[in-house]
Amino acid sequence: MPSTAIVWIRRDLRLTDNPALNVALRYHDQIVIAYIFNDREEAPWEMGAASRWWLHHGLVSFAEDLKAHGGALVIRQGESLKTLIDLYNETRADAVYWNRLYEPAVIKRDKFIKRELGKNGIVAKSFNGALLYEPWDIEKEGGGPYKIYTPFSRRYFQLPLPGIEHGKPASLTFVKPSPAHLIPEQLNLLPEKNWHNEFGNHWQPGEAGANEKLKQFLDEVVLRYTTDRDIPATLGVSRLSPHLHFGEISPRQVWHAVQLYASFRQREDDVKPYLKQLIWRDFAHHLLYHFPCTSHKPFREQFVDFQWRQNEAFFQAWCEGKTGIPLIDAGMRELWRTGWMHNRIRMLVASFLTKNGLVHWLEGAKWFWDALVDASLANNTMGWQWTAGCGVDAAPYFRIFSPVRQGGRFDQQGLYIKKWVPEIANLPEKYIHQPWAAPASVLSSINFVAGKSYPLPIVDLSSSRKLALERYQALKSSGQ
DNA sequence: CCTGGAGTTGTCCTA
DNA sequence: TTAGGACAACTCCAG
Repeated sequence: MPSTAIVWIRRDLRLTDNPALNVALRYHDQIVIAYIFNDREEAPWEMGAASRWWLHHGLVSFAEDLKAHGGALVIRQGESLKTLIDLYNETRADAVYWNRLYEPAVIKRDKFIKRELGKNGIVAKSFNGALLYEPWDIEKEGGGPYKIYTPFSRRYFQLPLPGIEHGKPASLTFVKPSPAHLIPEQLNLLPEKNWHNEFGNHWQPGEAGANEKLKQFLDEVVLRYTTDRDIPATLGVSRLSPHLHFGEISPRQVWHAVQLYASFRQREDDVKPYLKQLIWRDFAHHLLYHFPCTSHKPFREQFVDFQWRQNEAFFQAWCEGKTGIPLIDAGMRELWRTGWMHNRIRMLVASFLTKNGLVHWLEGAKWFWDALVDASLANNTMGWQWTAGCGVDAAPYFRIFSPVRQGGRFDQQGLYIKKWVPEIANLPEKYIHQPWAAPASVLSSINFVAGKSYPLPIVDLSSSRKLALERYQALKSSGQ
């Protein structure tokens, strides 16, 4: 009687460097590869709309890859534990394997499932397929989790980075016939509204798309990363985030590819800033694991009582990219149209919402959660708390970005604005980041009507900055 | 246990 | 035009 393993796929939609899959292939004669959809088990952070779009196409792609290997992706919908037990009984399997995830609700569920499977005499093992090091692998000198990024990253460069232990399997032997299953379309993951129409122009979900992005990054970008990463109108970053989030490529693969590429050219120093971004990703997971409340509560306790403003109109304008501040609107529209936003602009729009608007960072975090194809609870939480100043390793309160100054520094010619806010593309460069400052004669010469061609600024940048400084300063003195 | 250096991403003003 | 200091103080972390 052949030995059978169930590989429970979650956010590890890949064949290469997939530890759970590899172990299943090594120790068993045949496998079932299953994906179980039940996002209620991830509450209160059920997948957002953009993530669902990605997942749909990621599943389609992964299912095709399996088909090419003579098998099927066994998609089911329902309670995860019950579905696994059903599959176990149907296929007379010997074991269930999966790669670990790190969101508090998912950890809780997976621990429960492992315990219940064990009670039923089912072998259940999990592996690290998503991080360079897992949150419990890394400790401070004196013990305990890190709270500051720099020492955390220094530790990484002292440690031996785990090698790619699992290449691409030469062949897969599937249980035949495949257990009954759904096709991705039956999960109804695609949104009803057609806002996502353009996503496909920017993204190719799936393992092949991930490798394509990595190749492009190595060929065209990585050696210029240190400078170009701050220019939002340039392809200066890897754009691997959604692929990493859904596990279509592993951070180990990326790390090694980048390092190997650089070492041949003796350019190790030039790629270090990029490698540090991969470490940031681990750091975010480290923080969420050790401080699980941070996804909904400020890490710094003073902030519990902070008087955020209920400002529906402001928030709405921010979401829609109609604040009248070009760089903010460009970012929010890039997000809406592509499901992604350049990281520098993420900081900028987050600073604008929480500081110039004094709107609660969670409001912004939730919008990002719904709109980003790379929405990751760890990264999103860390980023928002950092910007709002209430996080573990947060920005000092007086660090308030100015969209005008940032435009001058990182989008001097206004290329990013021209791309995403075309209605002001005719403005002279001098005013493209601040249309309100342009003289009437300049505006009329291009038939620009302030407030009609483009919104008037929803706040005065300078006075709202001042107000935020006062509020944050007051918080500091009252919080001690 | 003590100590001292350090901490992703900024802006504004002054000299 | 550009470089440097103020904006704060606190906690983290390694030696």
